[in-house]
This record gives sequence, structure tokens and C-alpha cells, in this order.
Amino acid sequence: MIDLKLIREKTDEVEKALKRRNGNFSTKELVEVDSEQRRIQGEWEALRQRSNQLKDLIPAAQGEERETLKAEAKDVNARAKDLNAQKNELDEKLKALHFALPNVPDASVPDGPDETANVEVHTWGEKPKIDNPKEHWELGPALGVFDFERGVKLAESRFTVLMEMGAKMERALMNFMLDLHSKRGYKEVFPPILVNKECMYGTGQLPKFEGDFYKCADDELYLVPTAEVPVTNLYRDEVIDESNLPIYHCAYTPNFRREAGSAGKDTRGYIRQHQFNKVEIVKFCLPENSEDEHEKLVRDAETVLETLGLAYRRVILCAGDLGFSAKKCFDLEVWFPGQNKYREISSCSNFGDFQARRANLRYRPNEEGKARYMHTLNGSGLAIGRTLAAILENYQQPDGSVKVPDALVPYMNGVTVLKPKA
RNA sequence: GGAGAGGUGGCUGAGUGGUCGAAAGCGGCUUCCUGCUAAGAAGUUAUACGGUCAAAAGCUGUAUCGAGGGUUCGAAUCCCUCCCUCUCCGCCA
Repeated sequence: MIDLKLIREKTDEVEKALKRRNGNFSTKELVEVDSEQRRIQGEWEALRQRSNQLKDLIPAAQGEERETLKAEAKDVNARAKDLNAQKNELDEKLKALHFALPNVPDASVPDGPDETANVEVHTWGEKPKIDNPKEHWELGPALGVFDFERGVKLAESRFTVLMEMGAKMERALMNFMLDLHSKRGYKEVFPPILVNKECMYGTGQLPKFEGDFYKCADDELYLVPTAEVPVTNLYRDEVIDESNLPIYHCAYTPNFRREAGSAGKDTRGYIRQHQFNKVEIVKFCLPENSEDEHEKLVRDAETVLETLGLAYRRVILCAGDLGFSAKKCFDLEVWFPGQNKYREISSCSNFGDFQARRANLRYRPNEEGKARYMHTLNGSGLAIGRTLAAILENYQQPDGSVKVPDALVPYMNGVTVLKPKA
């Protein structure tokens, strides 16, 4: 969340920055509740002080004096209790308002209302020249890679079964990506797929987006919508020595999203599923380094696409399209010849200290002194399903077969081409 | 799921109504001493928020002994509820 002190002291600046976002965010009520809360707290503390004095005086007092003091103590405590109830109520209101505020967009983020205002930063690679390219949802079933109907039978819409070479390529992609990131300094972790609500608050999914996630209500656990959640929360409520920063992690997890509000979007194909696999890369670093670390992280994600030979472009999200917790975000969009457009395949965000404040992620500076909030970053590296779909469309051959990208062949037990089913 | 034990500062661990933000030890930091590779001596060492101050230090107020409530003038300590951990049993990939 945003530093409360900053909101208090530079209200106008924060307010102005939040206005750039899509949505009606305001600090107005928060500021009011905050000052009221502080006023009540001051009064309460004064009463507590008197109460503490009295409890020291009473044991020494005798007779009637003792009774007088006790009576006063009773009265003071009763009033303090009353104020405390008010204070708690305000605390909670304050917390709710505070947790509902998104991060402040970075100054370098362009203005704009939605994704149409995102700005292309650069492109990479040659779009393949294919006559009458097919979409992956045509190619996949013909290759025996996707079985959309049976996915629906087993669960519901937006669930797909990967068959044979499809299952193998999905698995190959996970291993390929994890190996690639491991070589580039990311320590691999495999976290729980169910997490508690503290984790969901920590990274910013809750309280704002409750309906977007699958929840095991009986156990008060959520299926992770991204590995970002468990991995960023790894060090929740911990203080890490500065000498251990930065920390890089990569993780594969399945992800679960209800896709509430996506009705009618991408209903065909393997692009928008309720369950999908993803390799995520996550960084914890010093505040002064997060800008550099962000650029390096995006490069790490881009390297996956480049190694697979997939054309893509990098865009910077405008303020209106920025995710709740991010202060700055680059999306990588891979070229889909069949659909004749770029589609998002990775989202690389710098969160500044926003998540660190929520999850209480701190570090101890080398030059001693107080623990400070670190910065967190993450990016998809990459979404597996979309990568698989992109490979089908980009590597399709005139005879309906699909070439396996060279870098993936070793992970496919030497298979170099997927052939259509007879 | 059943039975039992327990949750105290960076760690170990004492503390069953006021003198307890909390003994002691370990670890950390500072200084001193010894020329011998590490030992000794002294001191210091929790966090958050607020006040004072130009600011820092300092001083000072409040809170914090798993969480929340209760009893009491007063709770780490007594009572209630919840959460978590460990051990044994059951079940099980």
C-alpha cells in the first residue's frame, strides 16, 4: 500500500497521481478518517497514562484515599475502554480504505485510459510468412494436441485437455523455461498452490478482487491466480540482511482464475483458461536498484521468446491499464500469425514498496539502522499455454504439421515435428 | 479425525497478580587488555506509533509476552473463545 505518511503530507500529489488510473480512486475519506483516528488515539493515550499512574499510586495509598483513587481509576478505565472501541472501529475503517487504494503510477508511465493507449517500446524478430495461416484452435485438435470438448466435460468451459504431444510440449516448455531462468540466476522454488488470505492481501489481490479467484471456502484457502502470490509472500513478516539482496526466484505453478468479467472474450482456443500453467520470475531488491532490476527482468522474459524464435513486441502500459499493485509495467506481446495480431504473453511489473508494505517485507541495511521496506518485482517468464499456442501458429507448415523450435527439441525427447493425425 | 503438550525479545529459556518490556545464557555491537590466534574485562543490544527538537541524538508518552474478549485499581501470569506448532494414535499419496 501507499505510505500513509506520504498520503498525509503530500495528499495533492498522491491524489493527482491516482487520478491517472482508470477508476475513481481518492484519498479524501482516508485522510479524514486518519486525522480522526489520530485525534481519538491521542485522547485514549492520555487516559491510559493516567490509568498507569493510578495503578502505581494505589498500592501505597491507605484507607479512604485508596478508595478515592480506585474510584477514579474505574472511571478513567471505563472512558478509555470506550475510546478504545472507537479507535478500533476507526482503525478498521482506515485499514479497509488503505488496502483498497492502488499503487501510485510511476512518473515515467504514459497517460491513457486503457490498453489502447499503451505505447510500443520495441519489436523483435521477423513475423513468419505463412499463406493462409491457421489459428491454434484449428491446428491443435488436428494434431491431437488439444481436446476442448473433453475439457468441458471434465470441468466446465475454459478447461482443456492436453493430449499426447500437447501434454509433452507443455511439460517441455515448463522445464525449458525453468532451466533458462535458473541459468540466469533465479533460484527455483515450488510453492503451495493453495494460499491463505494473508498472502492474497500481501500481493494485492485482496480485498479488491475477491470474486476473481477460486476459493476453498471450508478451509479459507485460495487457489493461486499466479505464482507471484506464494513466491512474493515467501519472506512475509521477515527482515532480510541487505547482503542477501537481491533475491531472484523462478517458479512454475498452475494458476486459477475465474475470469469474471471476461465473458465472450477469447472463448475459442487456449488463450484464456480457468486453469493455466505459468513460469514466474520474482525479485526482491533494494529500493535504489528496482529500476535497473526491472529492465533486467524484462530482458530475462524477452530472452525466453527470443530463444524460442517467436516475434514479439514490448509495450509499456499506460496509467489507465496498470495493474492494482504495479507502479510500472511492461507487457510482452507475442505475434500470432493465425489471429494476425500481437497477444499478451508476459507482464513484468515493478511494485516499488507497495507489496512490501502489505506483506511486511523488510531488509536490514548494512550500515545498521532501522529495517526498511524492500522493493518487489515480477514477470511471467512465460505463460506456458499461450507459448504453446504461439508455437503452433508460428511454426505451422503448409502440410498442417508444426515444427518444434530448435531450443525445445532436447526437451521433447528429440521430436522435431508434430504431425497431423491421419 | 482422536489424545496430550506448548506458543515469551535475533536464538535458547526463566517468569503464576503490582517492584516485568520482561532474569539468565548464547549471539550481535562498542571500548579496553593481552603478541598470539582466540581468550578475558566492562558496557551496550526489541519493535511500532506519537510528543519535544531546525534535525539527529537524547528525553518522554502509548502499545506490544500467538490473536481477540473477560475478571481486577492493576494481567506474560487468572477465566473464555479462536488460531498456530509439536508429540503419539488413526487414515493416507
